[in-house]
Amino acid sequence: MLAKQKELIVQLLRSSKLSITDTRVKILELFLKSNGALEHADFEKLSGKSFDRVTIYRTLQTFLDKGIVHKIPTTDTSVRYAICKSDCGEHDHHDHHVHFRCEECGSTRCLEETDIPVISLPKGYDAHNVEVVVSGVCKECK
Amino acid sequence: MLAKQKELIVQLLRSSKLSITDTRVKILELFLKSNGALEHADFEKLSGKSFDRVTIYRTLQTFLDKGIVHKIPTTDTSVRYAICKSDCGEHDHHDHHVHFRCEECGSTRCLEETDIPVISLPKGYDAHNVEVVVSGVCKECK
DNA sequence: GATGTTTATGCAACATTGTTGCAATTTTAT
DNA sequence: ATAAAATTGCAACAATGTTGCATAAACATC
Repeated sequence: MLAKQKELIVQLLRSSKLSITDTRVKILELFLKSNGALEHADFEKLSGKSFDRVTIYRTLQTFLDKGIVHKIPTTDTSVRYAICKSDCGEHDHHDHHVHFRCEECGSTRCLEETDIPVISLPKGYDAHNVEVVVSGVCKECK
Repeated sequence: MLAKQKELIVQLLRSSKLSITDTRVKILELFLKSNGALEHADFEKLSGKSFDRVTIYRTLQTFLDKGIVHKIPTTDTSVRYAICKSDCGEHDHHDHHVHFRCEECGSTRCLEETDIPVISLPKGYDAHNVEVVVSGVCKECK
């Protein structure tokens, strides 16, 4: 791993008041390496099974709590996580961007440059958060 | 069950070329009774455990294949199904409406009257389907 | 650096959810 | 009423997620 990247990861953990551990560094490294969303099984594969399953679950939950990653909705039982690029904190997490799932390669990524549109709901509904997942074919698979 | 409703369900199954069985009728009845989305566990509870788990899985998959129900994306491991009110067939299923998840009562429902907005993606991406899930507080919980 | 305290990890055991093969039953068509 | 086709229930298995607790690692302080 590049020293530069390692420094970035350490800063990220410090700013969330988390201690620096091998598991957390490795998982963040995997997030930065992949430009898409990851699910639990990916971490077991990509990390070479060097970490316990339970540790991975707990690490992801911690990152969620701290606003370091966010979940992406899916229509199956998998839970997908993506790293938050910006504007997310421990107490105010919002995805202001669209998620895209490619039907060809199966990857899911955040389209940071594509804003969530305003949805006008029927009378009586209060919206707190809006999730948009677009599926189709990505740039690379065309 | 009302004879009228039963007749409706039988028609629905017939038009999808499915045979009329107790499980299928019961599950459709539960869909019509609830005005929100249901997940697998709900069927086990609501049906009074009268059906085998496997049968429920297979029935839901059959309904999906036939376009009778659709899935709603979630950020956890649950898989939520809602009955299609309109314009869905076996080979062209589209949700043209927004889904709403209430943070208070936990129910998920289809907002048939709220259209999915047009999302303009970055160059190179082809969109086939757009899912929108809004979370917040519903009419009943305010 | 060494030391004690706090925090994170790994293991075991368990709970939940989903899948597959096959025999028995039910539905449908004749 | 009967035969063929489809569905169901059971058993066994696979995958995924959770909890308690002892061990190990990280951190703050000296």
